[in-house]
Amino acid sequence: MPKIGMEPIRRNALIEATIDEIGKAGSLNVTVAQIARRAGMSTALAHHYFGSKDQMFLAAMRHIMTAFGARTRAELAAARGPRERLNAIIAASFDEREFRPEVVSSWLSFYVQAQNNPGARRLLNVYTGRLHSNLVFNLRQLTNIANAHAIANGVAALIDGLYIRQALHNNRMDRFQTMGLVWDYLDLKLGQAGRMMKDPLDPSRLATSP
Amino acid sequence: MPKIGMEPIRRNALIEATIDEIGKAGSLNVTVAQIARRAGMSTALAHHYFGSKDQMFLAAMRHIMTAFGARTRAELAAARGPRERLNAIIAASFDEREFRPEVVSSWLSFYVQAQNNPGARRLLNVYTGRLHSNLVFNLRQLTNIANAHAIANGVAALIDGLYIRQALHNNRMDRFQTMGLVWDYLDLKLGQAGRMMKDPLDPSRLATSP
Amino acid sequence: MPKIGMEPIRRNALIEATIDEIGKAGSLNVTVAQIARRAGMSTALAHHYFGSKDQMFLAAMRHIMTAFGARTRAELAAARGPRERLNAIIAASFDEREFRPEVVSSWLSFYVQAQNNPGARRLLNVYTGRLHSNLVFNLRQLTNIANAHAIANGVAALIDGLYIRQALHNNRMDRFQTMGLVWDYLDLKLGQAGRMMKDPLDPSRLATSP
Amino acid sequence: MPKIGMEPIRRNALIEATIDEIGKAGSLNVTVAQIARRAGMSTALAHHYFGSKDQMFLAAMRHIMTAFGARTRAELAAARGPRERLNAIIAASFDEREFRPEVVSSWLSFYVQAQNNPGARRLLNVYTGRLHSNLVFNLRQLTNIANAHAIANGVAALIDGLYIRQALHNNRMDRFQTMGLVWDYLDLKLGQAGRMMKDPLDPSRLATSP
DNA sequence: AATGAATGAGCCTTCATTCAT
DNA sequence: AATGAATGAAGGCTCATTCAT
Repeated sequence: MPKIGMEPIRRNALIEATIDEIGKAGSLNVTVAQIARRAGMSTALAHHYFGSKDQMFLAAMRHIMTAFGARTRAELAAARGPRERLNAIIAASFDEREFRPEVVSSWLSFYVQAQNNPGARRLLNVYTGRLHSNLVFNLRQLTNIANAHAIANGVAALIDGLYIRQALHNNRMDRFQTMGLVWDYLDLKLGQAGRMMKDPLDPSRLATSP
Repeated sequence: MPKIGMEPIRRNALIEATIDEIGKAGSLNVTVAQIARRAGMSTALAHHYFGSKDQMFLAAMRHIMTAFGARTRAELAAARGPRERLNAIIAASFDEREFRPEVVSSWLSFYVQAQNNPGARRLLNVYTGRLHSNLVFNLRQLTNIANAHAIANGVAALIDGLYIRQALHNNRMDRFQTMGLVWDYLDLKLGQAGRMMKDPLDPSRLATSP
Repeated sequence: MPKIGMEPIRRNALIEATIDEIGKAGSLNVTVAQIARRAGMSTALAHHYFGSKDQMFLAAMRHIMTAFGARTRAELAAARGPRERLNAIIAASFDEREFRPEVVSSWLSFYVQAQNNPGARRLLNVYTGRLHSNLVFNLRQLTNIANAHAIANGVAALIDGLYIRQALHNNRMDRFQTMGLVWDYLDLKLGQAGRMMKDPLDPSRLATSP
Repeated sequence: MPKIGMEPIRRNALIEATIDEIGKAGSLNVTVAQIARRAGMSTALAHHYFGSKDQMFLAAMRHIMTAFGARTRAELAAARGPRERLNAIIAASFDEREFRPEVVSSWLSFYVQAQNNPGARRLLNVYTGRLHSNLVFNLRQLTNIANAHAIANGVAALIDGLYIRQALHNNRMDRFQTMGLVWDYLDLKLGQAGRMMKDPLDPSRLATSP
């Protein structure tokens, strides 16, 4: 039943299917046939809409990145002050809608692929860059520039590490414990930085932190 | 040039070649032919010595794990006291002989494969378990049991995160900065733990920490 | 030249080609490439339609068995009385459309493969069982049950022996002499059985036997 | 431990191993490595002694044929009169030392291979020819020449059929029932022939027949 | 006499991609 | 818009055979 205006629907179905299949397989070793079947169409149609398997992968990666960006903006909108905004940025990484084994596993696969695939690399760099500048921008208001970069590096590494451990089911922590670990790292680093800046943390903020 | 006693030589050459090729490719998408060629032999011989591609991968993974274990023991032998031993354990992860892009990338690939491959999973669990118990054993002498586990989790996640960033060349830090980041995390957590235990850190020990 | 409804055509072509190639080779040592080439398509398409070489072999065997079953039914439909039906069953085995060197040779290969291949074994057992019960059912009306089974065994062995000799071109007899040999065996056994039962054979029936 | 005069021992071990492996596999799909391993030596040595896999197969086939010829002569030596000699010839085919599943299966494989392999064909023709002339020679003393050939054909087909059924475990009869079936066929054919020659069978002989 | 070492050739199977309809 | 049909290219694995020792 050929219909008009199917393109966005088909493309979306394929992207979801791609993420699901990659997540299930735990690697990019999935066939176009698998993806197309899960999306309820023929491989020929999948190629019609994306041109190649690689493009499908990139679209799926872009989809994940875009969703992450949107979540970050949403979380940030509700946050007040730099410390809350930092927590919001972290929370966006562990949002319950995306911090599911299959999405995380899929994300990890793309992450790894970015080592050698220029397209994937470019997308990943956008994400990495945004995360870093978002963190630094807010950290900058709480500590000096050198510290801000150092802390941002630590936070980013921690997030990646927690992601990979989640993908491997090696993570015995739930979503809140996971986020808490990162927030706690921030608290400590900022506390240290604070002391180094002779600018003790506001106790009231500490009281509300996880 | 048929000689006797070639088996260990060939096996070793294949393992090195496997790690190199996987590292170069950034994934397990390498052919037996590539590996065999780099190791200077035919694919048939590679199969003769390892039986299957999978076994070759597992042997390479085991090789990396074994080397890591040996380094850990060596570092630990020179360490005095729990704090130094913790630093030693961390240092073993970032030893200059192994913390090279290709080895790290290869490690990451195995790490990812462990998601679904039982053999890889088993090997990884041994590594993960050892790292955790090594950390906890020494942390236990500096803080309570709950903290020890929590800190070990954080350290492990941090190491993983730094590894993945190293593999992606996203890590602008050198080996010492990388290690320093983890040591610093330990210092902070133990300092916090110390305060929480009303057991302030010994200033003399702090003086020797990196 | 992609058309729709090709599946039955392709499958049939592959089955015929399989039988031809096996018959020509005299064993199952034929490659998928040979079969596919003879059937006028790529090996990939052959796999697309049958999944594996083994399935192709089984389909070919099933094809031969089915054809034999159909011939048996056709011959039986025209037969009157148990003695004629016995002859009909035997005639079905030596039908000129199938008692050709290549089909016989192919049949023999499957027969032999049934020794260790469960799928082939199952198919063969169906054939063997049907032949035996068909024979016994009609023999039962001419002699006692023990004799019926014994005679059926002899007839079946004789058919198999004549088949193998046909496959090896060791059989200097034509189709009618071959059938005659089995019919003659039946006559003798039933004559003997008749005498043993004090029930001499009806001379009129003998007159119509070949 | 290289020894002199090993050649016949090695060759024999390889021949036995070949028969065993083929019998176990139910086809000629056995590797030189399997055979060599079972014979307790390297594949290189197997090639050294036989030159090629094909030659090993032919040697094994020749071995079976030779053993059969020897048994026939032995059985014949003890037989008195044409009828006993015919029974002796048949008995040689079902000798307990050789009528075992693996030998029979191996025999069948060679039999089948003779379809297209000239060497195997030549060997088989020798066997077939000897059996036929042995049978005809003795039958000739009990019936006319045409009958003699016809009966020899029937007996040979029956033996082949019983062999193949033995190889497939489709034969529910033991060795004596199997032989009895062929002897019985002979009795019937000779009885018929006798009647046709107005030369009734000697009742005393019948009394001793199985 | 004996073997470990080594490989070329080949086979089954998979899969991304294209095309006619 | 959609798909069944079709294939070239490649990859993992096996194996008979050779060779230096």
